[in-house]
Amino acid sequence: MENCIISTSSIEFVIKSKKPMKLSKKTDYALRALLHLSLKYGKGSVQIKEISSTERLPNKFLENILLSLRKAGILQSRMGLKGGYSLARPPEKITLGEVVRILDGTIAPMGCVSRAEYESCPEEEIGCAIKSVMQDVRDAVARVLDDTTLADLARRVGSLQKAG
Amino acid sequence: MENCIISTSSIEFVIKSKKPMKLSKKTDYALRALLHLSLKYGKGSVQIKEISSTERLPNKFLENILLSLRKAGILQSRMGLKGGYSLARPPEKITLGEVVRILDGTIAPMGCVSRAEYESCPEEEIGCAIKSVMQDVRDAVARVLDDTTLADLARRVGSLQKAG
DNA sequence: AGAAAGTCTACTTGTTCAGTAAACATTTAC
DNA sequence: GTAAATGTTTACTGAACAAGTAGACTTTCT
Repeated sequence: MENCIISTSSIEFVIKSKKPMKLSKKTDYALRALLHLSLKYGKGSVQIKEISSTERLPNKFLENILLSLRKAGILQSRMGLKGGYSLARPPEKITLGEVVRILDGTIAPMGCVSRAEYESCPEEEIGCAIKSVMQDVRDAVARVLDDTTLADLARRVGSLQKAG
Repeated sequence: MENCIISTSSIEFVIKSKKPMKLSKKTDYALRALLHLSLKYGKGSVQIKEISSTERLPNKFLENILLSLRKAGILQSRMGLKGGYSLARPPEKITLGEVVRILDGTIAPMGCVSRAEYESCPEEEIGCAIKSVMQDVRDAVARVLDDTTLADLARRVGSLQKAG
């Protein structure tokens, strides 16, 4: 149960350290839902039920996921009758890296390699050598995920539909 | 509990599908032990106890790990008095990618993206778009890990020692 | 007021990770 | 040949986590 403190500009957060990189069902579902919302961006809010039924995602689980995304500022919601969710920003401004980090905690393959997490690095050479390779891995993954936006993803869906 | 069938040349294996990419303690310890053995390559076999005590790794756990590596053909062992483990190949011929795949099962961030595992890809566009991005991630990771050998790692240890 | 939507807290169930224990098999030194 | 040292195998455990469910609560539109 390690925690860590990260500081961004002048604010400090304490976040719970989670498992290293792995694309969970959670993130998978999140991306599907976000893609759904991307295709309807600018056309008002969409209800959870609509998303879960057309994308075939477990409704209650999706509720949790969308809630996390809203708290993180990626979605906005309206309660009550005719409520629902919508993207808080245009799809070009939301990267997959951001989504993964919100739901899976970090992108790094080892705790001590993460940009976001603090972890004391033991001062021995073997560990540091391994760590430096894992840093290379982390950077490679981050480069892909941080360069891909929801809009890019939506474009890929479009071209697949044409091809099919 | 998904299983999968892979075929290599003419033999078929059924292997248990494991979790997607993540550098486990197992792999971490494995790399430390292999690095230890790399530094002694060509000088006979090394006992588990020596490795676990000098690298501070849990002895029994390390036994499991070395056993897996031996079965996979990375290590060779000699039983009995004065027995022990040694690399089955020179350090330049062992990549980190190989080690990770042996111990963590696969490198891919999603099952259906893995080269080694078969997983039915649902024929819907959203899933395929996500999949194609994850393929990019997998390739980026594989490029780093498959290009780094134990010898490279040993070299990094050496330069760190000089610097320190 | 009441129905329809999101919000919150808590729980369950199964799996994996990390590590341990103990019995068993093999080889070598003597 | 036997004992000691070593590797091999199976089984087990506790903690953490993932995935998903349940139910009460709050807000908003009509």
